[in-house]
Amino acid sequence: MMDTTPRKEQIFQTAGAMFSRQGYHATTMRDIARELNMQGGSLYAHIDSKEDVLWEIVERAAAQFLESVRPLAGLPLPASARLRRMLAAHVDVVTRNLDNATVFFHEWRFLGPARRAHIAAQRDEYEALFRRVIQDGVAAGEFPGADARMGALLVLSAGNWLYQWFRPDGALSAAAVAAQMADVIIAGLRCVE
Amino acid sequence: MMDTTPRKEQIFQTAGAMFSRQGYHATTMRDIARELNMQGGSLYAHIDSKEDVLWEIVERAAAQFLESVRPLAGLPLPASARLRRMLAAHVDVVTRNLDNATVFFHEWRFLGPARRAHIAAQRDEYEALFRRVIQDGVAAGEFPGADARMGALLVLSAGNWLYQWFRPDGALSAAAVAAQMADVIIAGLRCVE
DNA sequence: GACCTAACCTAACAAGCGTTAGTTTTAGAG
DNA sequence: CTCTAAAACTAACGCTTGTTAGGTTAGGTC
Repeated sequence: MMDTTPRKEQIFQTAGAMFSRQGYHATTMRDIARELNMQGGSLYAHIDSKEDVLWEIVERAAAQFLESVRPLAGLPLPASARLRRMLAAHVDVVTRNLDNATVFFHEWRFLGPARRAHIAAQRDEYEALFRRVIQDGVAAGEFPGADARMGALLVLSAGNWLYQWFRPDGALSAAAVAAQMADVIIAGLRCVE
Repeated sequence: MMDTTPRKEQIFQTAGAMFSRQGYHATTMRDIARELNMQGGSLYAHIDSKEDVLWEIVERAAAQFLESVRPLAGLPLPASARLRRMLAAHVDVVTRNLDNATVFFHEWRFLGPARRAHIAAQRDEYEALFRRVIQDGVAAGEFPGADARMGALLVLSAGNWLYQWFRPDGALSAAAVAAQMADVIIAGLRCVE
């Protein structure tokens, strides 16, 4: 049973799993290598530095969030329907990439200044997508008494904290989680005054 | 201007600030010492190990959460009022101890197995407090269509993610944040079907 | 068989880690 | 001035860190 995945990808995958469980700084290059049955130094035939590995993981995760949610933000639907689909997409990205999502949320601050700034900018853009949809709902009378800033914060808090408790083998599927979350939050945005 | 705080407390305080900004593993004993104008080895006149410092910070934070919220959970009030006050207390603990709360949420997993288990148990008890109050609200007809598990998860997601974005010098006070959060979430629990 | 390339290993580097032992400094009490 | 005890310093310990240089191996191409 030969694994045909390129070695470089295997490194990213293994590093993602180990960074998520032990954290970036507590994971050694030799730890990663051992998991792949090789020597620590051999990793450097495929990658340039430890931080580059972290960057690859974090940047891919950030891109996945944006690419999944951005197309939904402008759909010709009521704000509540758009918000529901955006949250579902977010939950989907988190639950399907639990390890990398965990690294994204936990370890991005260990990137160098330039890369950290790049991620921060993407995160701000992402937040703005949610804020804008809720603002649309306020303007359209769907969420008459809601505050867009707090609404977006609430949606993203729920969506982001998810990596702390979601287990793929648990009772709730990702879709069920997303639906229940959306039910309560959207009801809240509608009914609050 | 002599600081009369015992050296041991100064160490916990400085370590809390540095652990929260750089993480536990990226912070050196010599880093902490430098901040206090001493040598790395001198710290060991006051503490026994680096992990003990982390433990002190995390355990104190956990105790603060429980001690602040537990007395409110059994108050003779409607569930929605109790939940509002519990969330306010939680937000208060986070915002008044931003550094230590950050360490609590981020770094507790680097404790040894026994201590980690102790914190996990306290966290479970804490979650149950919120779940039970919402369950009370469901039973009393206040939250007729709500799911207690998801409701508690939502409250705690909002309350816990707070440390990621709250800034004491920002536009929103802690009380205002807590009130807005409670407004939306309680409206959601009431109106969801 | 000669050649090439990618993948890997071995061995080491300079630096930094948490921690300790022994010594010196400081400050107050008798 | 002396004694004491706490607090800090110096210097090192054994180990680990990310990373590198140079040599080895395996498989495919002319």
